[in-house]
Amino acid sequence: MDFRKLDNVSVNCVIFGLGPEGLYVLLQKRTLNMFRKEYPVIDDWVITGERAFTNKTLEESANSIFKSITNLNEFNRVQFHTYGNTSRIKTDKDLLWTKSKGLKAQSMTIAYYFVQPKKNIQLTDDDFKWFPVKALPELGFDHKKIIDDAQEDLKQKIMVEPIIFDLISHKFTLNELQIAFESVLNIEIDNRNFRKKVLKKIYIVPLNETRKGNAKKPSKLYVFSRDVYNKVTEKDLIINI
Amino acid sequence: MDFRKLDNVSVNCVIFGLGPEGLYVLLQKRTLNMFRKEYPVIDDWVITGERAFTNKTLEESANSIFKSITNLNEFNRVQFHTYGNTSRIKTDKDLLWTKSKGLKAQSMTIAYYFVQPKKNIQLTDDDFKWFPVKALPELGFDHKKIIDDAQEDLKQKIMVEPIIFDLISHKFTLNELQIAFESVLNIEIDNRNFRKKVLKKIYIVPLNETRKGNAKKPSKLYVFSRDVYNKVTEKDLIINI
DNA sequence: ACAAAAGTGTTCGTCGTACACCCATGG
DNA sequence: CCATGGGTGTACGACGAACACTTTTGT
Repeated sequence: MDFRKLDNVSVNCVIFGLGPEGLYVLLQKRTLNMFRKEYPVIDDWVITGERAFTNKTLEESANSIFKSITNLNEFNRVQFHTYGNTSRIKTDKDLLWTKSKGLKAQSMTIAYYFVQPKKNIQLTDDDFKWFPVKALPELGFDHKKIIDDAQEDLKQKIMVEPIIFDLISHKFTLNELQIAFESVLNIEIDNRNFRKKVLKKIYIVPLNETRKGNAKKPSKLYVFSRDVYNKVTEKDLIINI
Repeated sequence: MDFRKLDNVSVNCVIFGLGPEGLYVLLQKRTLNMFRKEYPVIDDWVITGERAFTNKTLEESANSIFKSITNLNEFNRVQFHTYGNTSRIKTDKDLLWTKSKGLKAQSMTIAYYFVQPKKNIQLTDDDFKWFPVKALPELGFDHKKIIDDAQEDLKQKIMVEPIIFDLISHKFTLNELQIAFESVLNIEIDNRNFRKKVLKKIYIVPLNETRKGNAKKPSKLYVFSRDVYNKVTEKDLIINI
């Protein structure tokens, strides 16, 4: 077995988390102090990644990045693009960083994204932080573009594949489902029409259970049945928003 | 500048061509004669590929593969997946081939597809041949899966992005457009309803021109206006089939 | 009793669908 | 004049969009 890392090839993961306030991305701090701690030469954020190994599949690399950060064992992983520009490293900062790590200027990265409810991830490490997708900090390399691309891909897939259910709790209320769509698509949806459309979908099954909120009318809970969904032959939109 | 090839990393291209009889894939013959010409040890087909270079973008690699085969200079290129399984090479044949070429067992390929009217490509080399997607020959490596994946991706994108117009002539009749959709999606479409829907789209512009067919009523020609399409802000389906 | 979020129905217009015949041309 | 593919219209039902008030609970 060959344990060599593949030069010039890395795997990167965009980690999305959905909270009641919208969609977030998990980023890792990148700092480089050449002189004194108070004056970092580089102090920005990146998405997480690692170099690809010849004895690991790309999916295994992506999974292990995700697991090591989140400690989660169930997740939905989507490969959405591979970046291979010769000049992906453009700024002095990025060159400096690359040299300081003894890396070759990377020429290629296979990019994945992961989605889940933001609250499922307990951050223990100060190097990681959630940022709203609408207010990203300064990012290294071409990671801004990678995150944008991931979001675009998510928007497309969410209409056609049952990814939305990975962004919310297993048991969810219809309003939570609506807010999930609104957050990802960045639109507003009429609540009455949305409910009617959702209830037509046989793979969204009501439970005899309610969630008692904080001093409010309790809300009915639903689950997504992947079994039923897989048996639906004529694939339509997930919800016809 | 670094001219080294990237070990273990290649770029592969699925080339689709649309003819009146349906969708085709262009394949390259793979033969290996260890003893006598009449008894090839390997005699099957593959999609075209080359190893990635560190001084070339992936897109440049894909383009040069496509251009060298087809001599075309205008085309639509779609990156759809990157395959990185450690065990992509499974059969004795594939191992034998890899060794005979002095290659390492490849671990990764970035896959693209190209679409255009089949008649635009004049084949000069006997090593290349068109096969209907519904009747593929024996294929090397995991190229069957790659072609299947490409077709799936094409089916999805064709509803949402204006790729269909790259599969047909610049000036086209509505019936040609309909047949293009039918071939790619593998469905039948009602002609009258299809026309009504197409004519609603402002980016499909009628010409004051007809094509005189072979002893038939001449048919009106249309073009796709990418300019108009790009100005349409509320993106809908290309045609609401 | 009130604050807060959950939940509910109707009307109208548009769009999708099903369906069968006439038209223009070249030979 | 006929064979061939090009081109057209209507009726019906389903679905999407717009829109405001009642219900249930905890405090």
